[in-house]
Amino acid sequence: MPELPEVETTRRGIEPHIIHSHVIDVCIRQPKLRWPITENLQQILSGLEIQRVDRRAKYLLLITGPGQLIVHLGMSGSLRIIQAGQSPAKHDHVDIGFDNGCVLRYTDPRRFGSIMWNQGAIDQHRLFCNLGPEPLSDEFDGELLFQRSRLKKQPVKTFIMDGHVVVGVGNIYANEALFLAGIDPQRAAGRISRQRYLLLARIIKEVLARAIECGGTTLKDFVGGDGKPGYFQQSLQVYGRAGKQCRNCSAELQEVRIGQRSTVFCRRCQR
DNA sequence: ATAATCACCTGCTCGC
DNA sequence: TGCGAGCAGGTGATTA
Repeated sequence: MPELPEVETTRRGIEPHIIHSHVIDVCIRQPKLRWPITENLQQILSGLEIQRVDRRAKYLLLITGPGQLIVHLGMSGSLRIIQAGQSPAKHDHVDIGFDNGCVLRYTDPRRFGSIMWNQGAIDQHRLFCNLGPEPLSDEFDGELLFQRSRLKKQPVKTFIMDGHVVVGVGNIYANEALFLAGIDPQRAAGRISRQRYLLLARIIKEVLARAIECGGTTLKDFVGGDGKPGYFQQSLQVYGRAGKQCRNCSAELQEVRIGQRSTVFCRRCQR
């Protein structure tokens, strides 16, 4: 469910409800996520004020004085604000209660997500210290893609989805950006010109920014932290459209697997 | 170092 | 209607 736009939508949805609130309760019904949740999370969080909610890559960061709660939604996770007292459903694994009556509820059927506590600077964390730049920041541009791709033989799609190069480009938006840039996703990353990478970087920024404006892409039953659905789905050009007509040239869209991930593209428009 | 594959888990869709 | 196979938004760990 969550790619970067969905995570950012979630961040914007939950922050207003919990900012400057204090944690009064933590309820862990299922600690077995991708990594086991710290068992003493209750003791750690109790009484702490949420100063703000940040995002780095697809991680949400609940910032407190002593440290941050790092939340990743994996493939199927979501965070919702509910009112205290609502009974939990099957995959509602964690509740964090606040002194204003709000409860932050973590739901994740597949449990690929994670909830971790970190003290100190976030960029020292082992999962964060080698991450590439944010795609919407000035640090990320076509020149970076061009430089970092030299000599690389891996498909360009794999390359732009590598979080060590740039974060936040997941399967949906990698497919979409490569279509819009007219680049064959199977092409070796090191054999693409600077000119084309400049275009690709601009398009990645544009696609992600537009998807965020739309509140993300509604897939399955994704809803943001405030319960509103995302409307980017209707803008998708290739993702989920294998076998259908290219919106640009009417050719039949092809599907291949790249790095175990479904890849849809137009043979005529993407070279 | 780089690149490809595996692993984690549940739910849903598809073909027979 | 039932059942196994395959696939799904991510990404760290493991294997060549």
